[in-house]
Amino acid sequence: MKRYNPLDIEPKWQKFWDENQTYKADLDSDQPKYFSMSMFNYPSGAGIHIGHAMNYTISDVMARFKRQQGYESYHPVGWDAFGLPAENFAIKTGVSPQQSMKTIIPGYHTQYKAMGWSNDWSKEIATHEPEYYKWTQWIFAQMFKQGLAYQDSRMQWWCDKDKTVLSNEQVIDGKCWRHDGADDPLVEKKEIKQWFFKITEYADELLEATDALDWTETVKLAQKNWIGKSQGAEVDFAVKDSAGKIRVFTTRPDTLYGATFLVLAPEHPSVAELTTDEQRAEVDKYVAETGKKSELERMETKEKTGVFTGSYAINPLTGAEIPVWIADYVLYGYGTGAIMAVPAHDERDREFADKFELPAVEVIDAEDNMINSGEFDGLNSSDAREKIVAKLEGDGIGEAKTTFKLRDWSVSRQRYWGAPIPIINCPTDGPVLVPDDSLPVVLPELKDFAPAGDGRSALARADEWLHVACPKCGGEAERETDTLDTYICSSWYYLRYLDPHNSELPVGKARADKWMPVDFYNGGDHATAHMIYARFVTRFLHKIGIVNNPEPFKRFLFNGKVTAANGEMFSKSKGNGVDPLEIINSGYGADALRTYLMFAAPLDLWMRWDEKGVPGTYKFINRVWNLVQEFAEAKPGEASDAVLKVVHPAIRKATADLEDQKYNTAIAAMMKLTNDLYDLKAKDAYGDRANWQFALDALVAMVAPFAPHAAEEMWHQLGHDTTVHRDSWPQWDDKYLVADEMTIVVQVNGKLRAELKLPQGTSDDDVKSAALEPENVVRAIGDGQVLKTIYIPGKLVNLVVK
RNA sequence: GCGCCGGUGGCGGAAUUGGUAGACGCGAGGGACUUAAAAUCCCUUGUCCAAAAGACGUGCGGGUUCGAUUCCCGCCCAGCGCACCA
Repeated sequence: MKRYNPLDIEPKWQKFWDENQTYKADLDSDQPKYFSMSMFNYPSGAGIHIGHAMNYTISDVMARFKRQQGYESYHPVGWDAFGLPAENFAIKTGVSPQQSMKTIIPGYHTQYKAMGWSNDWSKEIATHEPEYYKWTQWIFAQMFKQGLAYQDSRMQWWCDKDKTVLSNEQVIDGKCWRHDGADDPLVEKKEIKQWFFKITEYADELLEATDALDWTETVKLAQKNWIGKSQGAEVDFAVKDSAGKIRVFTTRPDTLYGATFLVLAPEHPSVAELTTDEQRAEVDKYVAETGKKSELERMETKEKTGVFTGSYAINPLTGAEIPVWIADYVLYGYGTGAIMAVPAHDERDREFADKFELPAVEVIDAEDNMINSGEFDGLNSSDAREKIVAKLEGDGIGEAKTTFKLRDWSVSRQRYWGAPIPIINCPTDGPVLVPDDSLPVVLPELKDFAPAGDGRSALARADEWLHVACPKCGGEAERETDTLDTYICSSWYYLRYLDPHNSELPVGKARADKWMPVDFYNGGDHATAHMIYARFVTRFLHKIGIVNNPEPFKRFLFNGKVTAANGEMFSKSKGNGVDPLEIINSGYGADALRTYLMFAAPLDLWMRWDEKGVPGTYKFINRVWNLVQEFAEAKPGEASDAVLKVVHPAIRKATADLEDQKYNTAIAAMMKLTNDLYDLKAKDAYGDRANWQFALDALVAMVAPFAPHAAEEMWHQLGHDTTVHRDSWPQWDDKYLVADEMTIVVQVNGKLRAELKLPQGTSDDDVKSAALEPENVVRAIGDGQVLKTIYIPGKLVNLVVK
């Protein structure tokens, strides 16, 4: 009998797959398609660790399962964001790295260079780099041509460690997404001229399409919150004794009669003009103080602060003179940076009014009807909302307005790496796009990658690269020294897998239409940033006719992370990482590791690393292995279908669970089947060859997505000469799902008293009378009377006794 | 503060529409094989009780129901997300 030794088997099949490309999908096949992907970017500086294993394995299991079900299933494997190659790990785990992965993720090679890394694979990436740049720059150029890429000077988040600006989405808890450790500094705000993508133009459609996505509610909600749509109105308030006016945004125009003061953000440009001489000292002091406060401090301050400007505005409906204040609870970046305060109906305004003793007027009663609102009294507040806006519009002092929290996407970075922005700045023509046929703009070779120090990247020092002729006028001009946010690359990379050698477009239409959207996408983070950017870019590519479907990911799973045994995050500094290759090589093999990762917990739960887990799943694979070995040596015996009665229910359970992505219970069903087969072989010693063959084929095929190497080996041992990984998913037959006997539980007043074994098909009346017989039931009934008998067919009888 | 999700043995976790709570695995205990150990195989394993019988048991307190881990109300705790967005 051959012993199970993964270190023997796994290299054999790795080699086979690598050489024969068994898993390379036929991208032009007519079979039904299944496209699964893992997010390439697992957030950790610790290099390849168990978290990557988890990510890769989830999509790979799904892809293998679908392939066994007869789909043309594709699961390309990328590079992780920190540049470590998936290849080594992927081959070890039986995930086949595809040729196409070498054509994605612009800019990382230069990142490695900047970090002083260099090895064979980074050199290999370098040979593909121009192509990486080309398509990212091409997308920028299309955006520019459509007016969706523009330059603006505004306050930006700034990471002092990277010397670069960041987008809103890249600021996490006040820190840079790349530097969010305890010792890292908070981000600051700086006014810098930047390139933006006008994602706000897509805000509405992104929001509207969110509900229809087959994603978890949490992620959908996070996206909706991030987009943050508010419908309301903008209203002009005249300033007393002045020609000026103040425009405010409100979602509650119905409360306009209750607006008893105005509040402006301290940064509001009208503040200086509104401030009276008496108040000037106090206002200047307040503005200076708020300016010094970090954005985070400002957000965390609970107590309301503010000062009076000395000016009064006129409530356009009541004509009342109301004071104009400034306060930092009003944000300059949202709405108009000014609000009308309605203390009676807004908690924040009430707090402010209470503190500074400002008046409040109730304008809506408990029944939601208007009061103290002149001609609108008695109306329902939502009707009043419309009527008041209509009146303001008629008077030319207001209009209905929709506002979003989502800001335009800041895409410039002052880094050496990343795709250069394909723009030439000409003194005469301004920013001019590099013509498509001159793409890509590649990065120059540099020795020193440190930022230029003047707010520009190291590229500002690359004189030869920098100075070029303007494509329009031919005059002297300079290249843009900013590079593109690498999130742009990750917003379209999934498309490139489908058509890696296309030199006309990022992806050919036929391929994209055939495969997109990605059926199943999983990753460990980025509920907002990456997932919003990817949706935006895909919608844009849809609009310009590159892809049919506006959404990139049909199904998205935000899987839990793996933490150290004590619940801490794995980190380089703590040195608590778990190296999957070490576990594999220590003798357990990749199959046991994969199986454990999928078995330990449901995918969306966080999982603590348990070093006893892999030995457990190793044991399971070993038990399956032993069944197959013993079967080969066993002698034929009597016919019996006992084995079918355990295998068919198991197939049904495992299939259903896999369809639902409940891998842990699917594996539990396979383990249970294995235990049942052990019991049966003790009784009939593999007697019925045909039925045992079916059972073991089914078991091995079901185990195959999780333990691909061992399964392939066993599949061949069972006499097959095809691969288990294609068209091998077992079918169950309903006729074996029903047991000969049914087990009926007998309860008395809801308490379990006995269990009956009755032949299948026993009549209801017979079950009910049988339920009265067991000794324990008789005892429990005692002197009582059976008032009612409840029978749930095939399950239980409950006797109601008094 | 608001929103979402959750709280089940020593541990990770199972339980269609309310219907045998604890599947499966780990750990633990016992046994077989072995000179011995490892590996392997078998048995036991929610708590109380010597055992049977029984009682108790899904964060806490109520409720609905023949029957509640599941539904309703009120708490407590933990996690995640958002966090002055007018």
